Amino acid sequence: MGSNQDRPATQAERSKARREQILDAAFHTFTRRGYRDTAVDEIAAASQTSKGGVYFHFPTKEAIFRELMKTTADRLAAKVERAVAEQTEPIAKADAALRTVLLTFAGHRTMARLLFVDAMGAGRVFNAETNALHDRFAGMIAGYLDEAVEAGTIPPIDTALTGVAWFGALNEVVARWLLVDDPAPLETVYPTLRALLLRSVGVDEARIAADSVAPG
Amino acid sequence: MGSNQDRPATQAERSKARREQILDAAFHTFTRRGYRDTAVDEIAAASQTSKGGVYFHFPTKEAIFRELMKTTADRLAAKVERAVAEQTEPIAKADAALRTVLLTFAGHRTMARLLFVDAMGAGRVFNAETNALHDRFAGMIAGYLDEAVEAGTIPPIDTALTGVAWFGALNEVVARWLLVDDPAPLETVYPTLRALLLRSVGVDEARIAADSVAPG
DNA sequence: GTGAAGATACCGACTGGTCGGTCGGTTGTG
DNA sequence: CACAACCGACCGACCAGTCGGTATCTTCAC
Repeated sequence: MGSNQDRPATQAERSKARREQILDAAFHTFTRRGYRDTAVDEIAAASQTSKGGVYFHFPTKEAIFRELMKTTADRLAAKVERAVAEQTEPIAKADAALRTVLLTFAGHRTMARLLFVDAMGAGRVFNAETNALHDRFAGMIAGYLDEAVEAGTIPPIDTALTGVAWFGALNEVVARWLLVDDPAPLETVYPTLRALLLRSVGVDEARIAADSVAPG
Repeated sequence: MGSNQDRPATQAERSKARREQILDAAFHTFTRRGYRDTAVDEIAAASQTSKGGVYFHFPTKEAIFRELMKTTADRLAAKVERAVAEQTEPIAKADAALRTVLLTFAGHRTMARLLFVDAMGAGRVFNAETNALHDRFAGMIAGYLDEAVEAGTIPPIDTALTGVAWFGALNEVVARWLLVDDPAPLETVYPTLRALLLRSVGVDEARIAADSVAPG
């Protein structure tokens, strides 16, 4: 393979590296100060380049944010889908999804900030974006619940609304955790939240008591 | 008492009226365009006065928003407490709280906008404010649940977390309803959401099936 | 009652600062 | 030389808040 020196071999490589550098810096700045309070000059400074340099790689500030949102959401969704694929039973799938999201956020506080909190403060433009994101995850949950209903594991319910409610509950718990200075580890709330949500759709108490998802 | 003419008797009365007029205009503009996208000039125009006029009655734009948030939240909280006071049984109290919030928002979409959505977009300054608001309502719920636990109506649970989760679920459902162009009436989701939430804390199915709060 | 003095309410041009985006110019690589 | 990558001064738009000025009351001496 190519050498791993500080002189990247080709121009294209260096260009791509710079692009990544900018995205990285933007991620951190957006995450710390929010979209609107982040000036492009700050991103430029944080990525060792200039405003002109940033605008060479991206057409607008908004485009930078969009790309970050998209890749972050995609990464998370992929992770969830991978975790879900390991489960066969519908409730276990929903459980795995919940668990993955919660634990991922627990490990990447900044990712949570980007997706859940700072998306606000970006103005009406992004509401559609955020809305779609919420829909996506609420829809995923609803899908697993649908399977569970179909399989007879849980009684028939309004899975669309339930997906929204589950997502909202998760969202609020995470948001709360984000806003506290010295938060208790997010992992600790997982069992409680899990029990709460599973109970809300009529899963047997016995089943709830059985710890977590099936052992790997 | 004084005459009720369009020439308000005293100067103080007219001043107060103007103040109210400004708050009203600000409320509408904030709810339609968000805090940051609202210019003070717009508020001035919408309240039939000038920028100078606005700044005669309020020290800063932020102060206007704060006052709106506070009075709106207070009004809602009072309404909830009134509804709750009519109930004696803990679960019925929690139910009444949920119901009141949901139905109030159903009737005042703009109020919901102010409290739930547009508070974002206002920057870090208001996060503390919003956070406190969420805490307040989540805390109210937790309080009723505590009573229910104490009374033995529901099994012991982490009521603080449950309060947060309930609030989050409610929040998301309302937010969703706010962002859709042509929303189904919010009232229609109440029974479903109610059942979901009550079930989540282990209320008997029989009790859940009993319609809504005790008949007035 | 009246009219001058003072207070209160209001006006809108202006200031100071911010910030997204542009553009002519420079640098380094192939 | 050619061309991609990069620089940073600059532009134009926006906007919160200020300030000197005006208009409309309120008060009170006479």
